[in-house]
Amino acid sequence: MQLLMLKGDIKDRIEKIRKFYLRNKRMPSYSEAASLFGFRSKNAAYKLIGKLKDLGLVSSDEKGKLLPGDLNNPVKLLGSISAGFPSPAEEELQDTMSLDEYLINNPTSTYLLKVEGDSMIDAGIHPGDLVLVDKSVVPKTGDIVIAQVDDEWTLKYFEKKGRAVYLRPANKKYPLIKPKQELIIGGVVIANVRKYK
Amino acid sequence: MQLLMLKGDIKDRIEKIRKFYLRNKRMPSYSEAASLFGFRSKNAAYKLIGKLKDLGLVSSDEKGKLLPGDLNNPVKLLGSISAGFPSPAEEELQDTMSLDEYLINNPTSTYLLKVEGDSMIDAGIHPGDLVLVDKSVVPKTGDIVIAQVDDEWTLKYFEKKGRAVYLRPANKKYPLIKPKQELIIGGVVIANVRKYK
DNA sequence: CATTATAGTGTACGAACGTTTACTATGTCA
DNA sequence: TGACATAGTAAACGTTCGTACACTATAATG
Repeated sequence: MQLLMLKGDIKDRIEKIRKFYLRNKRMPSYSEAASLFGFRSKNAAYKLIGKLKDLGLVSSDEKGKLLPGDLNNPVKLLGSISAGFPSPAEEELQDTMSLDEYLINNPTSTYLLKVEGDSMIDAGIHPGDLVLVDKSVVPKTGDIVIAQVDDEWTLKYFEKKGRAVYLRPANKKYPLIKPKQELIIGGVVIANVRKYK
Repeated sequence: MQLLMLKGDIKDRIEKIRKFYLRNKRMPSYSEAASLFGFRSKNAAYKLIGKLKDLGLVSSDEKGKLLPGDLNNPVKLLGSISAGFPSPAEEELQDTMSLDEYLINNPTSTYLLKVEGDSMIDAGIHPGDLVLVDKSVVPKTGDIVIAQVDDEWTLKYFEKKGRAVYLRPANKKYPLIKPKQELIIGGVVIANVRKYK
């Protein structure tokens, strides 16, 4: 009974740290954490956070400064759908991750583009979707690339047969493109993102 | 000529700050920035960063601590595809954003699920995709929900006609589901994410 | 009951913090 | 040439930092 109360307290404290991080885009110092928790003494916060460290809930760097760990990773990971959907109650021991970190390998060469047109709809890329394009990736057969065709940029499957290169739309309505001369590739699509709400 | 050199310098410095942030998950102090830039004096960093602030490239909070601004938003935004694809050269004045912030409205009630099965393939949700599910959203007709059918969780379109509720797959292979008794909805799909590489 | 843990207060310490001021080179420009 | 801006060094300020130690009050335990 008291153990549950304790856990609730801890969750509360962590939630406060999380909100501080959301507000200030950095982790609190110990004195800031103290006033966050309503303590008079920053040492109270120091000891409390020491306990959270033991539990693996927060961590700090070599300078003692608190690190935003899984705490602040925005999404909680569940298993796959058919594996059973955990109930809302059991919110402990969940893995978390950041979509940014998951999707993007090369931040400096990756761009976000809004898709217009339905030439890739059979590949599950719809108009209005956002595609992540990495300019530093060399396209291979089967990759989806953004290429310049007739002074327009479009999404196509990239296909290489010997020396010849083709661009194949993922929509039967459109023809295979055999570039006559120049073929400018803007980058390789490394991810597709669709927002519903 | 010198102006361009200067700009290159500035880009270099910002890149170093960005990498520090990536490594340490926090912004550097001024003395840390100084050694980052190769300065002996932390005041050199202070004045440099002061200039970056004037240019709107970095900012600090009321305690003087540096904030991770657009600097560290992972993705650069380009326009839509047909609007023309900016050349790699003109990398200035680009808007940036974080996918996490863009996609997730309610961090505490949003989960990530891996899709298995092809029941939503006509909606562009493929096996292996990740869907973001918000448990706090009340489903409306047309929404994609994750629902429990016959002790299994699946993705379906949610449809409400009067008092009746149906679950419609986005794949002609599967039938419309008319729940007999219980209908457990796990949440509403607010986004779909597919990673290619 | 005495004992031991727990949770928080208060104070202290050296180091690091953000910021200011003074100073030195090195160009630039009229 | 002389005046002036630029880029960096150096030292100093009051404040806050992370950390440590001593202490108190309350609750749990044998």
